[in-house]
Amino acid sequence: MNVQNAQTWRSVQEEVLRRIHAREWKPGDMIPNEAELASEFGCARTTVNRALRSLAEAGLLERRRKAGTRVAAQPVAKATLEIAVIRHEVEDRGARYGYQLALRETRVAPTHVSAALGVGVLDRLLHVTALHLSNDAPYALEDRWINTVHVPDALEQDFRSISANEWLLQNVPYTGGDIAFSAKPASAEDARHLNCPENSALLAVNRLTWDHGQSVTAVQVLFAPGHQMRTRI
Amino acid sequence: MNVQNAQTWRSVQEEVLRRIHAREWKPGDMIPNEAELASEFGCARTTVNRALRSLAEAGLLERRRKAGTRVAAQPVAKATLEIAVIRHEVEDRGARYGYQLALRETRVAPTHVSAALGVGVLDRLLHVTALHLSNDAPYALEDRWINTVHVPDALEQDFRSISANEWLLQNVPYTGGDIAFSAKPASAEDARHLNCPENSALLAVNRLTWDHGQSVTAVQVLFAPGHQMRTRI
DNA sequence: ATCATGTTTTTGTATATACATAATATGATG
DNA sequence: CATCATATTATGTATATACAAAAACATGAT
Repeated sequence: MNVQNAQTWRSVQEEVLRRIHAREWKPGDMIPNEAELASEFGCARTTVNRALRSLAEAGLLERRRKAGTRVAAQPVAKATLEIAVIRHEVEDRGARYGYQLALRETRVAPTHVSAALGVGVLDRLLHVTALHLSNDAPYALEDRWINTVHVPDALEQDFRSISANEWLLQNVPYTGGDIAFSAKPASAEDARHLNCPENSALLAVNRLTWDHGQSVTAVQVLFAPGHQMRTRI
Repeated sequence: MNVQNAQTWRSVQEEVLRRIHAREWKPGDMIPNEAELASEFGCARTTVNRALRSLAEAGLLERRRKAGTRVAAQPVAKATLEIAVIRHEVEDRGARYGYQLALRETRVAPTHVSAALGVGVLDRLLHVTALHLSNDAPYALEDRWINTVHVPDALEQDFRSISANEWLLQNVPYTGGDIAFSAKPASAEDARHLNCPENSALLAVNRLTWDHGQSVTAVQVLFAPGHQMRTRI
């Protein structure tokens, strides 16, 4: 019973992490159960539980009732990308934010859009495209469809001074969403807006959000060439 | 004291979520403190704490000691991408995985690589490129540099049957890393390996990992055109 | 051998209690 | 009025205890 002076869940977590990093506990290995660790560390089992649960959420441990806890064999790196309002993204980088509405129309959507939003093919949706600028240079091009059946208030917004991106986040709740990251060649129009050569490789983020089963909006954000989304693990 | 029968932290969380989604508590609003909610729900404060803490971690609530808890004004969507071993990624999609080593050499790295890895410009590093296949079609192209000063064991691996991706994850621990997502046009060589037209838009994931301040590896993974990384929020 | 059933083990969670800590609010003091 | 010390308050965490739930394991019947 090597009594280590570890009485906070963070210090327990640190010690466990140290053992994993030092390969005292190797990937795939079982580790002692909570009760044993608690007595080794001289703390309550609850404290050990807190530490191990947190590491399991981070993907470093795998836990199963009765089976016990093991070090993840393939520590799946979980990269958490924060998808904020574009204006804040720009301002956080210390740049001046600019915004230009490019298009606002109410029309029948392409079938792949109406299908994704789960509305009838003849339903008219609100279509908005806009350019986000950073220090007057094109930063991202937003192409959005809004389900006006579920969000009729959107029809009263002209989206000339506030982006649909920001207005929706502030005014329309959602319970879930789907995000896809991909690369896409710039169309002629994309290129014109983003001021780049046609067929440039653009980072695309497609998002579909819904609220209690009702779709809210489908949006594609195309970032200017060279843009990176970064995160730490 | 509207005693709701909420005795698990999940049911408390659900009710809090419901109020946020129903805009009973709007973005930016303060919500009652833990003690008040506990008495309203008829449960222990610890239980409320567990529920609120979890929502705060998800970015929906902002909590500060003494100041209290408020609904996040700009709920930053946190998209968690799971970066697994590429073989598993392919197999999880129900496809047959294939692997081809394209290059393995020990040489002085380009300066941007040696700088990123924090090694001398004259240090020789292990350079490995390999193609990952899904049902015999090109899936991803891996271009990796390994810091052989910190990971000398890598020199003994030929990486012909096991990818560097997988070998490193299983054998070399790391304490941190940096990930960047971007779009990149296919070079002539990328195009040849991925069997796509030159200048195709490719999704690129650049990773740099380190262990206690020592760099481990720098890798770029280029995915075949059309590839998407998806996640739910 | 196979299946159903019950037992046991380990993690998961709820509770009351106590104290720690951060941050605000308050009040004293120059 | 500004500044600094102090009180207050909400969240954060540690503890013992108790029971719940999942899952592996053992047992026994067919």
